Amino acid sequence: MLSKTCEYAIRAMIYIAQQSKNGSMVNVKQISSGIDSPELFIGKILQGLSRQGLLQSLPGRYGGFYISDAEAKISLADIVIAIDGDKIFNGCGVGLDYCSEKKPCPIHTEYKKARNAIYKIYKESTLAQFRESANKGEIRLKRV
Amino acid sequence: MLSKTCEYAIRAMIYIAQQSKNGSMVNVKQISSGIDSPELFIGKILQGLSRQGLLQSLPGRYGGFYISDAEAKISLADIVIAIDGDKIFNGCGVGLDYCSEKKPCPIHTEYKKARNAIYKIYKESTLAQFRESANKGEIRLKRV
DNA sequence: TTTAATTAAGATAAAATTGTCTGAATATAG
DNA sequence: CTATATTCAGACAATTTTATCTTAATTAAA
Repeated sequence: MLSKTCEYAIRAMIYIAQQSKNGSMVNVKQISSGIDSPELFIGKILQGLSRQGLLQSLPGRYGGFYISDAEAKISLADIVIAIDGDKIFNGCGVGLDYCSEKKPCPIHTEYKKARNAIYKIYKESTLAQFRESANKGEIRLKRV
Repeated sequence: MLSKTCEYAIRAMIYIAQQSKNGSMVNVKQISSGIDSPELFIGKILQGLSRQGLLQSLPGRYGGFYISDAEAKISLADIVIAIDGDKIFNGCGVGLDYCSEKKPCPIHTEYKKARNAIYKIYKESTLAQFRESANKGEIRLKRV
């Protein structure tokens, strides 16, 4: 399960990807209202992602955040790893940190398959997909 | 991802299931050393599970915990739900609490499939399986 | 019945996560 | 150049999770 921080991050990134399609800025106020989440906290999260190069930011009046076509190649998995690390995609199903092929936990083999499927889903979902106008009506990032 | 509490719980339950095969008691000291985890915390966790009827306990000298053949039918999924609730098996992949068939999040459909696979793995792993002597050598509940 | 070792329960403490505040730096319009 | 609105950064605060402490109740052996 993703951390709350990570869930916010994913939703914010999707929102920004949609709103900044033509290079226009989106500010924290818009984002936090667009995904219904705490403004200052979202700000902090995006600062971190920006430092890691997952999106662009511009300080100053009329500044904000945006996602370029290059960054639209970023997948949800990239965001998850940037925030929560890769434990969710590689970790053991019962929390044994040394669990491996050589020293498998009781559910190792089956769990690994399922975990890989989860990874695939996040990995194959890119921000670019969310820019497609075809999707727009279907995507809900907050309660309506 | 499971909470740390839940991971401890699963490992403790597996350990107890193995050790109390013939109805003998296992105490908290043995369990905590058997799965390499904090003794007092494991005690607390097992108290809760015992209240919920997932295992038996006996206070007093020579007391401890044990798992009967009836309780050996319990699955890892039951333990997860008892500790962390069912959010991990039913929750949305990007944390939208209203996400549903009617109002799906962007990765709803695929994520649901993978999530169900995870559930199946936990659901089909019963404590009884861990009592089988055939498994014994293969199962590692702590670093060796 | 006494004693010792255990679980039970509630309070407390520590650590991690989530969220907010404040002031500085920055950028743009006028 | 000035005024204004924004991100940036670090400190701070609140909440949740994880872990411990203390005392009581319980059990069985001797």
